[in-house]
Amino acid sequence: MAAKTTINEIARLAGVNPSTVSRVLNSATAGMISTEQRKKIEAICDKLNYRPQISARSFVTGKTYKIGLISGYLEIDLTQPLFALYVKGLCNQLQANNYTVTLISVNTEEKKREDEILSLLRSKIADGYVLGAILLTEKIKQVLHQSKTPIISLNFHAPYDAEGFSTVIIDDIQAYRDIWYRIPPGMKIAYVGPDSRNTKSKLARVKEAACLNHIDTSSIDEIFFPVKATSFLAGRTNAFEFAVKNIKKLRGYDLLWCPSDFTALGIADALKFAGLKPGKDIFLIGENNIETFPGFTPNPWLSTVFPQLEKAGEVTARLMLEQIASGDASEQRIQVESVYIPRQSFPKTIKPRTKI
Amino acid sequence: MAAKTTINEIARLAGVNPSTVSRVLNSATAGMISTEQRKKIEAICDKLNYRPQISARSFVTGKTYKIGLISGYLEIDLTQPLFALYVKGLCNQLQANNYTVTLISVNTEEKKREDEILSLLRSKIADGYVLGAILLTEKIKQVLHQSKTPIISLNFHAPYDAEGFSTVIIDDIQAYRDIWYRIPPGMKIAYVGPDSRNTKSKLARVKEAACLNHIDTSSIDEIFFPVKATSFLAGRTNAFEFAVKNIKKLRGYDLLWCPSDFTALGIADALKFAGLKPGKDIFLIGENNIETFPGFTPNPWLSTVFPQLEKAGEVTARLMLEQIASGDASEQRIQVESVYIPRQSFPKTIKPRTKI
DNA sequence: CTGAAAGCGCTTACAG
DNA sequence: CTGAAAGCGCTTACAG
Repeated sequence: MAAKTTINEIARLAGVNPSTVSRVLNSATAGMISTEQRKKIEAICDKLNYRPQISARSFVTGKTYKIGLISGYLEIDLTQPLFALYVKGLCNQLQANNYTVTLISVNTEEKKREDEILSLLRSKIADGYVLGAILLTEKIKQVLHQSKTPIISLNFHAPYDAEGFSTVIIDDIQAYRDIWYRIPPGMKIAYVGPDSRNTKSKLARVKEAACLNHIDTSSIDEIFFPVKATSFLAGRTNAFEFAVKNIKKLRGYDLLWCPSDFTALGIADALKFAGLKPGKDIFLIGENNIETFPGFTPNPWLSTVFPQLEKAGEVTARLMLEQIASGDASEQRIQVESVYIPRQSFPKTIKPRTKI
Repeated sequence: MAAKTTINEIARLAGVNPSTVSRVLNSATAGMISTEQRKKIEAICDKLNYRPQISARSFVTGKTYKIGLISGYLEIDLTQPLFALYVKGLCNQLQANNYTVTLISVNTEEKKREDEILSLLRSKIADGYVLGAILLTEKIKQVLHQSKTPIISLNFHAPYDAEGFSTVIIDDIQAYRDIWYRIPPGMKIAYVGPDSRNTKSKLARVKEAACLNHIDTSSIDEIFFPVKATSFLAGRTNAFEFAVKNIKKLRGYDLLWCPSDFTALGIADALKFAGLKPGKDIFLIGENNIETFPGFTPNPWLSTVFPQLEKAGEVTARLMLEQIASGDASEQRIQVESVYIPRQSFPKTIKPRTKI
């Protein structure tokens, strides 16, 4: 009991060679060992609560069993509910495979940080890297790109800002097509969102989806409202304030389609204020499925496009582990499809355009 | 160039013993080596872009150079703006000392997870651990407690739910006292917040602060409104809806003091709606300094209590490194004082109760 | 101030 | 199916 439990100690107690214990402990080699021996060894390990020390294992295999999550602005990235879900999926899937996520913060003092990152990369701090928001300097991107380790970036929209890296892409086209199928012809529609690159990129995809469905979108109106604050934390209030001032314009539509749930909810707040019944007098569609985020509301109401971020995290983990195992870090793209979730704000009972 | 750059390679090129190179590379031992030798070796390391491999270093020193951040619900913890700032401070301070943060998720399937965590602990996945929200099972807490590694938990409020662990405590008493000094006598005050344990615990401290200032608080009214959604994401809307319905009651006060900025901002929204001028007709105080969170607003307006979470992260990192270095993981408590930031919602120009 | 050597706890060809 | 042995790339007493 006094001696530190090591593989040698286990081997001694089991009366076998350390290599036999090692083989039992690794799933890839466990099959080599006879069931009898294996049982005996496992029993001893369990009794002594023995787990192989990862730093020793790391050292000898040359793997760190870590994936680095590189972020330019941790406090921004992490607070995004969608990104947090992604991290959760990533973590869980990795942990199930004896890997963990290491946070790497790259924020202040560009020059200095750059060196730090390069230093971290050279010290082999992780077997692969995941890029959060692409707020990285060109040089870091370049160095990452040149390194032979697998690197995967998360991508929400079509324009690939991370050329040269493998990407997991959140693909909303199918969900948008789904929505289009459910919209009766002749409905007056406005796409309403804050005046931002994100809104426009989503609108472009909404139109692309219509196009794929052979639906004419020339009649869809576009309403972009200016915002001083870009954080999603201010999104609902921004939308509310805009909608209150422009209620006359908005109430002229049958359906208001928004790039985010916060926008849709803010507009719904304003409609209610004006005595209207959103979901009856006027339909709303959002995006992100924020209502099912823990603690948000017990009664989700908003019809929404649900981006499968937790799944995207799991997919990222699997791709990463695969690339590490195979040693092939070549560029790959995987799409994770968003799902349309109809709720009361745009009920299923609306007579659809076509059979679904 | 073909050979992997290792310490032996550097030693060969420098014509010295590997141990000399090792000593140069470690700040603790660098002083042993003559300046001349050191310069020469450093130059060679730089030229070859050599960094010692941490897994080898880990293995030989028995340290992982990692701090585990254990969270029960990653997606909840990480999205809290305050917690994200804490993580940022923690990460940066650790990185400055060649440490990094490893995320450890402990969410689903309690029983199974428990074993996983115990397994991780036994594999020596980190040199110390930070507990996020204390959503851990009793057994895990117990095992953590028994392990000899340093463990630090973050604590926002007085009731110490993590007995037995070192704690970094966010202490708001000074900020509350500061506020009390600035409140003229005779002001009609209500403390308004969602009906929650958090609100009540903060109110208790607000009263404690008054007491320390020898101010009678029997006249402060308490208004707790029910909420269905507990997430801060719904906080502003919850407060707004409550305030709209109770505007008559609220407008009777000179000052509304709230446990969070979202509550205060929601109330301010409602006051404006009722044609009142918050900050002139009626004063507001919030907490968390959310307005300076990136992208929230270019013009912070709300007087608020600013909890120094980023600093708390740095303090945690330093305490952790100290405990690791000294091998003394005994329980410690460090307070990080919140700061009151007066802004327009409760201007400094109000004639204060006493000289400050 | 520097060198020679042992060793950290595993894994993995290589034999048998 | 199992054992004996080499070795991963560093650090650190121990000498000198």
